[in-house]
Amino acid sequence: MSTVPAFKRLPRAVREQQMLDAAVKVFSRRGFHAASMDEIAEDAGISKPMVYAYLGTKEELFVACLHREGTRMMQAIAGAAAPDLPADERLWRGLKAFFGFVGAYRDGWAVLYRQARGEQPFAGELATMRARLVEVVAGMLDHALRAEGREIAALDLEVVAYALVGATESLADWLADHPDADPEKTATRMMNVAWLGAAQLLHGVTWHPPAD
Amino acid sequence: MSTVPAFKRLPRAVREQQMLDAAVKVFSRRGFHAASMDEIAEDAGISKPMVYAYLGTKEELFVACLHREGTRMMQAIAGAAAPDLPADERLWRGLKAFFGFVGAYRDGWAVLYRQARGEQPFAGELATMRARLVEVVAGMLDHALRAEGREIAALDLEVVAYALVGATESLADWLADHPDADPEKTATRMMNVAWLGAAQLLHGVTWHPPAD
DNA sequence: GCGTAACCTTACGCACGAGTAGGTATGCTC
DNA sequence: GAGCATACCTACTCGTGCGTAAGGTTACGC
Repeated sequence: MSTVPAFKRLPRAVREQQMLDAAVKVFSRRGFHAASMDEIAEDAGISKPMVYAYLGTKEELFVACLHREGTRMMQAIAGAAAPDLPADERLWRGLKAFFGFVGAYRDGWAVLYRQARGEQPFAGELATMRARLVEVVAGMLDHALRAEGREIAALDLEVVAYALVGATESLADWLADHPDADPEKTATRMMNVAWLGAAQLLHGVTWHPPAD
Repeated sequence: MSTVPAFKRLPRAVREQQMLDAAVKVFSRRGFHAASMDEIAEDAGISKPMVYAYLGTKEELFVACLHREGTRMMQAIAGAAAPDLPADERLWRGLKAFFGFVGAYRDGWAVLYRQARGEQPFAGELATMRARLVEVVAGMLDHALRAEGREIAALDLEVVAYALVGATESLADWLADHPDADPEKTATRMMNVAWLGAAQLLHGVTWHPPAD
């Protein structure tokens, strides 16, 4: 009996995206564990076995979410920061793109990111992404340094980059929690903290602990 | 039949601490959800109902852990940074205490902190703690600013403080993942990033976005 | 030396949610 | 319009782990 099928049959690729959308939404609202596959399926307007058929287990589904959102973010940043610009310009554009992304996908990114930090199975996944970011930032600093004829130990550089990335993530959290805040303004603030400090370091100014 | 009671009966206060120790350990190793009350009880050398009798449900237990560790940390920091010192000295001592704490309680703090970020029921708890830290840092900056006859909008100050706290947490994570790293050296690195940038801001140097 | 209160146990109920078995409908190809 | 692949469903199984009921044992007051 075909009393108008309530909703159309859709090709796999489309349904997969719908499922991912729903998954991101539910995971971000509930957290990984509290989210149920049933709720995700319902939110996607589909039944549970379909989710398993297309995206696999809950963990695999979460990883798929991470990948999609992560790739989107990386592309947004990479597309903005051309490698032949001066360091401060690159940093500025990268930050602008980053905060723009977070502002646009508040739900998606910020909370997935927050989720992934805590859960062991995904921490590695996330660490890889962050490592790439740290590497980019460290490379930027190193490049700028060499241009000035200076050099810092690689480890120090990495730690500085790590701190900058951490500060940025922290402001991203702040941005995600303040829906009325302006992404670009946040990027400017970050520049003020990050670049002014980094610029000092690049010019050879350093701080030393007092003898006590 | 009293064939030597395997382990002594202990007063409540002692057992509670043992339980909290075990809970911190297990939560940090497994994560909140993956941790089971059975394992915590076993690790504490006690049976499960005792845990329920003394510390309540799993959530309440976790909150108790957060409180204990959080209080310890706050005390460590507060004890180090006397309010009548100059800003950079306070910042330095605060950071030293903070990283020292993280270094000493790697298990306890770092992972509890990482856990709490993700899980909704505790995010608020954590946010309160961080808010206190941000407030302290912001107050420090504000104090230093007034001493120089300057002023920045409160919101800007808060955001800067937020970024600094974020960078610090990020390095704390790094420290927790590098057991051979030296807490004090990490604190010095943080000082280099944070203070050099902040000092610039305090002296009225700011960065402005290029017109594009 | 006996009650009573606090400490501690074993052994279970029960809900929740991941994952699946097995079956139905729809469109596409020849 | 038969056959076949693909989209899709309802309705289950079953493990896991939180929280508890009911009862044993040790210390301590009187």
